[in-house]
Amino acid sequence: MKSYHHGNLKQELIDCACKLCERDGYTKLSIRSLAKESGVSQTAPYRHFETKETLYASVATEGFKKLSIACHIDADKKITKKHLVEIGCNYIEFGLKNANTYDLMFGTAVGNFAEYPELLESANSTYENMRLSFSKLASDSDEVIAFKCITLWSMVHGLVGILRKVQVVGDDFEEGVGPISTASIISTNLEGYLDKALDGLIQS
Amino acid sequence: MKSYHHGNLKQELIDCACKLCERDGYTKLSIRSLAKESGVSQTAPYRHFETKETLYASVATEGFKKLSIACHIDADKKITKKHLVEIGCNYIEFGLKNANTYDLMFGTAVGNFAEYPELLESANSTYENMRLSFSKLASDSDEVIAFKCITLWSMVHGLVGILRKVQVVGDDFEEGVGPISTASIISTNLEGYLDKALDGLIQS
DNA sequence: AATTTAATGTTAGCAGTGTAAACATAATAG
DNA sequence: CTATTATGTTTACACTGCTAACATTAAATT
Repeated sequence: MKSYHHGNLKQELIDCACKLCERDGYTKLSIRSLAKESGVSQTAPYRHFETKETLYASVATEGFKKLSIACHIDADKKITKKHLVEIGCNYIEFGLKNANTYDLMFGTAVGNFAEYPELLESANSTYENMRLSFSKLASDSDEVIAFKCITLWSMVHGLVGILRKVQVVGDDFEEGVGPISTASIISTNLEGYLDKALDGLIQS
Repeated sequence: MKSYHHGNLKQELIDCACKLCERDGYTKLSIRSLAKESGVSQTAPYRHFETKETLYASVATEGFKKLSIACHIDADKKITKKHLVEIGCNYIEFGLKNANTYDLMFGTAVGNFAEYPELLESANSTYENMRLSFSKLASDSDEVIAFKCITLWSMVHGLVGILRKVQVVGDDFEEGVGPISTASIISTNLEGYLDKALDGLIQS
């Protein structure tokens, strides 16, 4: 005999949503199916999430926390270019391995981060991580650091998107020289690729 | 008295879908509302689009055609670095000004481009455009050209994503040095930004 | 400890969605 | 002129997000 109150519904819903979002993509996720999964009535989730977007925001928040961890560099040590390359690699790896969650984090499913303080916080802290690393790499001004951050972030973010898309664009290009095989070469040697790409960024 | 047959329904649906997708985002688009807009029954669109994804594919196809045009460089003239910068700028401008359509083109709404020959064709031709420009800039091997294409594409694609997202991440950073103001500086001087960023790419 | 209040759950129901099946009409091919 | 095909309509189903009204339990207050 189960109790009327679930006890830990909110967290269970978030966990389940994270799993399903990553497995099937966030568009396939429904509040109702989520409720059923937790053995609770269709509308029970609404006691914990005002709208579906609120649920999305929670999943995205978890995503940014994981991304932060994946890109974290021990702050005590001295930062070198190699560390930045590592951050970039880990970022891209995260984006490719958690593609569906990544879509939720960077897509338009959650319109305005400012409406979800935890999401805003976790997203900003991901940025702050990167900012700190750059600030320890060289004694740049805050402006230059922000500039470098956005540039690196754009690079890795763009690479995640393009590497994913190229694989889907088909293969009517010749073997070995088309975008697909090139993308595959890049993704199997991310470190080398980023190392080269970061040259221009660091000494500017 | 209107005739039973519409006469030009398919094209009208596509046009309308393009407009609504860009105005409200593709998630807000419904086949039913589209049908109503064209003064036709709910299920009439299914005579022209097997599923909603097929409709999405048509809208995305239009998007890639427009993107191709926006990024087109007259092939007769000799290509210089300045042209590449221009391509990049036009690309980013397109992505920012047609953000919702851009989401449809690069998101997961259309899963497999290969299922939609026209979409595949239009997407590939956008790539081919860029490839041609690079091939006329320097006499690189096909591999190097593909490499440069993907790198430039990643850069501009990433910039579109990050510039859009940063504006949404809130403003709890100090004035003038945070990512938001930096993003704003970048987006108001895209040409200068890209010019610098392309240095590393071209002479490698 | 008893009672009030707030938090959390359920049931029923609305309006909207994608899509399939059966049918109606008009354009086209033979 | 007839048969076929393309295109449109009606009806219906299963699903969705979400609201309102009600039930139960936990927490707070007296």
